[in-house]
Amino acid sequence: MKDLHIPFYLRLRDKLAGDIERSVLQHHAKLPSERELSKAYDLNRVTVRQALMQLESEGLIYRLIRRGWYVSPPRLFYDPSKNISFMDNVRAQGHVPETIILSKSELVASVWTNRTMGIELGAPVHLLRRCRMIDGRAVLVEHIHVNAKLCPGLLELPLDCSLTALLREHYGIRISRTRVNMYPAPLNGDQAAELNVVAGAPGLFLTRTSYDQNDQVVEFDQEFWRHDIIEIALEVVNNAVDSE
Amino acid sequence: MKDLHIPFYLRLRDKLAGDIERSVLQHHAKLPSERELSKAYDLNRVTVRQALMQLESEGLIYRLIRRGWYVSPPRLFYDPSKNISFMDNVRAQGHVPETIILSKSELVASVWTNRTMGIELGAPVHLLRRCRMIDGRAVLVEHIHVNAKLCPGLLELPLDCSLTALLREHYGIRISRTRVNMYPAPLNGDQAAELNVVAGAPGLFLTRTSYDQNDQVVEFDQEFWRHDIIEIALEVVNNAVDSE
DNA sequence: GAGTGGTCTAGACCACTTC
DNA sequence: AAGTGGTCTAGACCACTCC
Repeated sequence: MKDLHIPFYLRLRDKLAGDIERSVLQHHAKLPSERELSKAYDLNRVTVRQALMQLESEGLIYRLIRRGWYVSPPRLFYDPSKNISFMDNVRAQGHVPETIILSKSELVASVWTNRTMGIELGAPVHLLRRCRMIDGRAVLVEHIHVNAKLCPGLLELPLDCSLTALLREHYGIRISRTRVNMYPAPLNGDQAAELNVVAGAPGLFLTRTSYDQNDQVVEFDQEFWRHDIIEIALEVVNNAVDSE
Repeated sequence: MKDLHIPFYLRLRDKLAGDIERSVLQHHAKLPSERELSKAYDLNRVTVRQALMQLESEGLIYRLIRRGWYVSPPRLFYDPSKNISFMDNVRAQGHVPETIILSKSELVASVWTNRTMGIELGAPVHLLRRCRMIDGRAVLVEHIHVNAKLCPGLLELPLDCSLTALLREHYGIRISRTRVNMYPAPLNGDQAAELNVVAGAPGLFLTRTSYDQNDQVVEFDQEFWRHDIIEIALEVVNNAVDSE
């Protein structure tokens, strides 16, 4: 005989999820404080937090650290099989994108850089860290490594737009193919701080490895997304034989 | 002045993550019980659980409900832009796949089915629920809706392999294109039970909408994956103009 | 029956935000 | 200064697994 009791934290979750779905709570609206919910539903604060964290992991609400819990807006669609820039994609879906430069620096290729980018040990590497916003809200942090030998002085150019465009226009570099990898993973302390979420909050980790005409890695990009921001959407056209 | 104190649950996380990385703990090895960890590190059990749940969300460990915590094996690569069947993909990566039929039934198109599949209200729909395993471990549950008018009697065929192959060989239906959508989301009670995880555990929700030659929806598939099982990996080849 | 994880309570202190 | 969320303790009971 299985346990059929529904725990309190899930009942509270259902109640709040219902309020959100029925738009009793609007996008970006603030929820009552944890202590208020605790009193209103006669539950311990720990239990209330369990319900809130459940809703957070479902992408229905988000939090601003030490400020409160808020209702999430709809997700941004992202098609990894297309080469649409973040800026264009956000605009196309009716929102306002923004890019902030967090830091830019010159590195020397480490063992790790050598392995992931094939750059010889000690060769120069540009590191650019940016934060991307949608409607004024930080949604992702990216660390961009660029093979500096191919594009000296890159960091002196305006970096708040498409890097691919800069590489093409100033250095004649064309990205011939890009490898995209991603999986759900929590945001660590640094990224979390930039995104104004608590360390360990759920996220989506995405890497992008871009090769030029000579099949050399030009750029290696690590993106740390808030998990509740995007929905991956792509279309596969079938040719000839297929299975499953 | 920001808070620079590292909370106890993150310190324990780091300790255990280190043990896993250095292979002090092997794949599928069982961790000490929560109470043992609690005693060994002089922390409250709630705090120990916070550390364990953090590691779980990172995909480093997984749990068997009420049995304990175990070290996760490496992820399975999955390329949504290709049409490789689950079975073939798992085998290609050196593991043993398996498919279990959970249920099969005949439905009548609801408003929701009408909206997602374009099937007229009241028309017949096949519903197939399957569970997929890797090396004997349940990794995903899928709900497959098929337009029954296009393939009467489908459910009488052997359903533990590729559906696409069945549709092609028995009904002459060819999938011309497939729309794939996905985002991180927790596993609800039912799916969680099939996957032997706790309700609300992190997961990846993936849908697949398949169209035939006449651009009709043949199949609508909802897949609920354990989050720690897969890594999405795809390659984008650039043609002509691109940006970012 | 002993041990495990799942849930829950009733407190507490702290860093930070808001006013 | 008051209120918020972030962390933590020391218990408790339960359903379930393992033996």
